[in-house]
Amino acid sequence: MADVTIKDIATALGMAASTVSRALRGSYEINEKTRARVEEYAQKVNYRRNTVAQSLREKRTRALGVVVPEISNNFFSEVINGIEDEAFTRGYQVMIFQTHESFEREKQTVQQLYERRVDGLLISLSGQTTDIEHISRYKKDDLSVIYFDRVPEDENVDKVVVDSFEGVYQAATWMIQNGKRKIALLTSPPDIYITKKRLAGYAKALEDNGIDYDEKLIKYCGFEPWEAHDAIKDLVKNHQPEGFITCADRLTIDSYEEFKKQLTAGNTPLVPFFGFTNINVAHLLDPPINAIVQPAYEMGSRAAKLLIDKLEYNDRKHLGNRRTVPLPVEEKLKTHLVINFTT
Amino acid sequence: MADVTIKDIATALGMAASTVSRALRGSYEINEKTRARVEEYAQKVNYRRNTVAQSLREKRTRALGVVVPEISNNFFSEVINGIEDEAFTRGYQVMIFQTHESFEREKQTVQQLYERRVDGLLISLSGQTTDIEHISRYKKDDLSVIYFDRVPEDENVDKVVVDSFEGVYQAATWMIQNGKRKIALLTSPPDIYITKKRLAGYAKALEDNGIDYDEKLIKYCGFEPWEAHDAIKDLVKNHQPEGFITCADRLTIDSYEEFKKQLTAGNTPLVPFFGFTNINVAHLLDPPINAIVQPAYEMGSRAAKLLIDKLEYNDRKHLGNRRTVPLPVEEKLKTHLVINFTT
DNA sequence: TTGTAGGCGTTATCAC
DNA sequence: GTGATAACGCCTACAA
Repeated sequence: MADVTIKDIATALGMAASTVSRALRGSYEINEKTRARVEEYAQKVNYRRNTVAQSLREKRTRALGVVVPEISNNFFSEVINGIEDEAFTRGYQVMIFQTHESFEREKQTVQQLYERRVDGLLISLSGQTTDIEHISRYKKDDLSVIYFDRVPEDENVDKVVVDSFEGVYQAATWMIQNGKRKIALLTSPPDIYITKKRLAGYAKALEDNGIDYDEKLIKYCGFEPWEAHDAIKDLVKNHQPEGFITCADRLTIDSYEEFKKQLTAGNTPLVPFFGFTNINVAHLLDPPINAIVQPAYEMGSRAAKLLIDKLEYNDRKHLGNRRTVPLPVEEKLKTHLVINFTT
Repeated sequence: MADVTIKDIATALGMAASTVSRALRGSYEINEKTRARVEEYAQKVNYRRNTVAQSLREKRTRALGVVVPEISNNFFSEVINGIEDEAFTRGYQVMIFQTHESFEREKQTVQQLYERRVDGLLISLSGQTTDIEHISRYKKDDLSVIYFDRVPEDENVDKVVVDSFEGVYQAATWMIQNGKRKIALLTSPPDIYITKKRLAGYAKALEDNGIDYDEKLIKYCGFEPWEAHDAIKDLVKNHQPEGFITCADRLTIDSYEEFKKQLTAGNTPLVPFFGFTNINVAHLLDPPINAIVQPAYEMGSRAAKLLIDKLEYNDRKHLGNRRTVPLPVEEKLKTHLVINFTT
């Protein structure tokens, strides 16, 4: 059965398509009676507006693109949850893509999203991405972008991040206050922006407490489980840390797994294990993980809000109600510690 | 900067829009030289095709709608992962929505998806949904639908499910073989289709081993944590089960949490705990959960494949190459047990 | 308050 | 092999 269109309704009711269109969207300049007639008939024949045509005509889709490294990562799925909720309440819809940490796929995806004319883009960069030319090139074509979590260093973009400096600082400080001095840190590859922040937080905590910084206690790991495993093995064997801090969702699980193995084997004493993690069973593990929890849901909803606000600001601007150009925003969300374990 | 259109290119190159269009899509009836010229120029001015216009014209969007109760549920995010991967390799894009277990939101979402003219729909029903008129009404308007996981009983729809009968049967059998006879079962509300399957698997395992079925060991729980908590408390207090089986992702975590509390309090002996769960840390818990693992990723990719195959079959049909009408498909995927714990 | 006309960017059809 | 034209379904000037 073919779709009913506005024209069909117009013909059936003996009026012009424009009248029907106006009636359907509740234009103020329409006779209440006509409106009712149209609405009733539309209902009867099961009319559904065609968003595609509408988008073409209005040059906007009310769709947002979301690009993340991995949907099924706990952290990202929570972020997406936040994005989807905010978008839904503001009348936007969400298209989701994953890069699997591949730069090529990211590039391709962003282009597709642009071709689909999404109104805006929310993106967390792939592990391979080092510059953002493939994204910012669309800026001039009116594609608004908000970066979150894995953001570029660039100062001229809008971003929502977690205060990793503070998160690591707090965890390290907690360790020190509990008498630990040899604290191992497992983090992302050294050239990434966020890694620097984390290292800085760690270093500052040591410094504030007069503890020497020991390079050997720092391990840089990529996304492969064996990297975390090897790091833990080496730390346990050669340095016997009095505590561990891990700085990313996957990394935390992979490291903890090996830590537990070493613990069971009697190779390491039972020491506190801190991890950036959003799994909801940290307290059920044995030993429990002390979690540095990132406000994932909030990160998503804030980013979406930022984006939609920007879009609607642009609309207003377009209508001539131009104000000062908004400066690039960097929202920094606080982590919080969840202490499930004390020695 | 305004978008470059096919017309723009045509004007600039002094040819007709139709020629440019053909050249761009590599039509066979175009001069190689013209093609090269067009391509080069398009590249130069950074032309991107407008998918919206294309969709309107071609009456198809190459987009799929996905509706799940909760994105951030581990199981569903894995399913989505599978869907997205399959869709991506076949050239489709994915719009994702969540119902938060609300029927109203499900209805509204499906309508929006229809209005957006997605080519097909993949859906796992909300907890409140009892009939599917709000979905199947679009069937006649050419919206293909595949149900997965939480599917309707209806025999005339395509669906991909997990073999819950078999999953529960295996878990219960394992228990019995390990000498347990009083096995508690925590499952979804009794009127749901899938609940019946699960109960049947449980009952069959008992029957095959000559054990009496005891109604009191069965608990029906909704989505609220306290329901699981209360169920466990009651079971422990009044029946002292020799083992537990829980039948849904959330339910497993909530139940386990209370089970562990009761265990620590010394109210229950250490007994095997089986759960339908896709968390990747089941083996790290203490005591470990024995997992009935659902092939979530595969469920997603199978469902997406089914849908896209159907769409492309429809296309062929449309071209006159009609064959026999395909019958409704029910794909049943096997669970597998992961034994992390034995008494 | 309603109708007419034109266009959003693309592609299919029919000419040349 | 290429060009002109119409149409996909909708919306917004502008006219009546």
